[in-house]
Amino acid sequence: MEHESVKGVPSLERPLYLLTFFTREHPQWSLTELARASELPKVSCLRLIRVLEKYSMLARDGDLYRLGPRLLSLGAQVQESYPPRRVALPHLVDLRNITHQSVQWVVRDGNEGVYLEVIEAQVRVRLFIAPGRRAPLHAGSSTRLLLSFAPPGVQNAVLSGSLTTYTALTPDTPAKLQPLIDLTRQTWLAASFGELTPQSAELAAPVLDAGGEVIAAVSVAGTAQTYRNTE
Amino acid sequence: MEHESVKGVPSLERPLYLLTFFTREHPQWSLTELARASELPKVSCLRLIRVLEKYSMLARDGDLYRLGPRLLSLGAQVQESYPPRRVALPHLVDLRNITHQSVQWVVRDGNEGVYLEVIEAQVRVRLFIAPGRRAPLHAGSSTRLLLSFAPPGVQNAVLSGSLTTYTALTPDTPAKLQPLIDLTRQTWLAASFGELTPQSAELAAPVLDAGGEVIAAVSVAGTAQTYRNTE
DNA sequence: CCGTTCTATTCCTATAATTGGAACAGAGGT
DNA sequence: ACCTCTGTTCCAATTATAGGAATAGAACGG
Repeated sequence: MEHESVKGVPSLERPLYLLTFFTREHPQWSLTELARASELPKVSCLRLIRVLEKYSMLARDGDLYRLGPRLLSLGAQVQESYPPRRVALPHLVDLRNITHQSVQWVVRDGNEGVYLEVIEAQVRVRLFIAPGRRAPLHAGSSTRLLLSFAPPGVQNAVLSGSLTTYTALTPDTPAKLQPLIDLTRQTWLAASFGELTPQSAELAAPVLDAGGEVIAAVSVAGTAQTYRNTE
Repeated sequence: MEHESVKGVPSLERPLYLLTFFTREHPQWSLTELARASELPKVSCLRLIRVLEKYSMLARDGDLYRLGPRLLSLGAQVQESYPPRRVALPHLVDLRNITHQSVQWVVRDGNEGVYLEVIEAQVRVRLFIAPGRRAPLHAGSSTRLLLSFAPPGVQNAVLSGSLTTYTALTPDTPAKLQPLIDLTRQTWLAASFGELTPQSAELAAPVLDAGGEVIAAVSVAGTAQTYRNTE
């Protein structure tokens, strides 16, 4: 209820909606396929594709389309344009070097978390997370930390939404989730084990801005496997 | 002259135009600043910002805006959705391990080259190039290789355009550039030294698809400095 | 303390783009 | 040669956008 005032914005909404269909599982689409999946008229779909293609947001291989290189260029700019990056990056690397585990810098985007920076552990067996990856707020320590300090509207939306179950350890009911939120708000820390991925252990702490607002979570993550492979 | 038929597309063109102002040098803009720089009416600018913000393509800090996390997510999907990736990546890593130099996979996007994958050399002093970075087609070996096998329209556009001079060694006139293109078309290789960055040496070879079309360039790059630091 | 001057923001209508049905084209298969 | 899929073009009704003018509200200075 913040600024819902942006009425209808079809001409940007629809192109973005189309882009959401290009996933790792289904990276390429033909016109007809995409029109069927998106339930858009074939003609409208074609025109949108043309426009997106013109701006290199889609690329074409014969009759198949995939995400285009312009999106990659814009994505790279996101990391470089993020103001805290210059200050934070050296510390994240330090933290990786001290813990020998992967370190993440995660921000909240609506009802999801986004991994903005990932500093890889230098060991063979490790948790691989790519920058840009999105994760739900209810599972995993960094994301749940963000949830714990998010505005009430977001917390309610997540708690009353569908809490996807990823593993047996996922806190997939409000009754399981609420105490974890309360604990995090008291301790300013969040821990998790195997909530999103089996055997993955994570510890997260908040990053505050000058006004005391939580703007990001820093987390250290590894797998049970990792511990056996490091001294 | 392929399919210029996409008439005017203001409602996607203008948002994208705004995004181009968010660079590493100037990552944050206020409404008024951006309206001045883009020469758009302040009101129109505000509306566009609102829309972009709604879809997390811009993020807001008080009265300042910066690129939003959705762009990062989409950018990551580009790499994962690129069909040759699964096949190519192991070979790129092999190539890096054999040469001890950084290895790049570059594609052409209109009149520019885009670094799609970058495998970093494991040495201290190295050429750092981030995925998503764009480079002109006339300078550097990987990009010039793409230029050499690009459609005539692209070649003409580049040759008759302004050939930016980056170093004393940049081939910045058609007279210097054309022989290099001819040579590359004969040898299927492109080499460069210090054309974009002083002391940077690069060697590039084409990647062909099943139809014999050049779809990408693979290049190995290092600096004169690097050679002194490796065995 | 009040006026001045910046900001960001809302309201409104002429203008201009998008929409999608219907019809066309062209390849591939039977 | 037919049928059936693709992708594609055309066009008028619909609908969103554009941007000027006016408002609100903060920051600054006399």
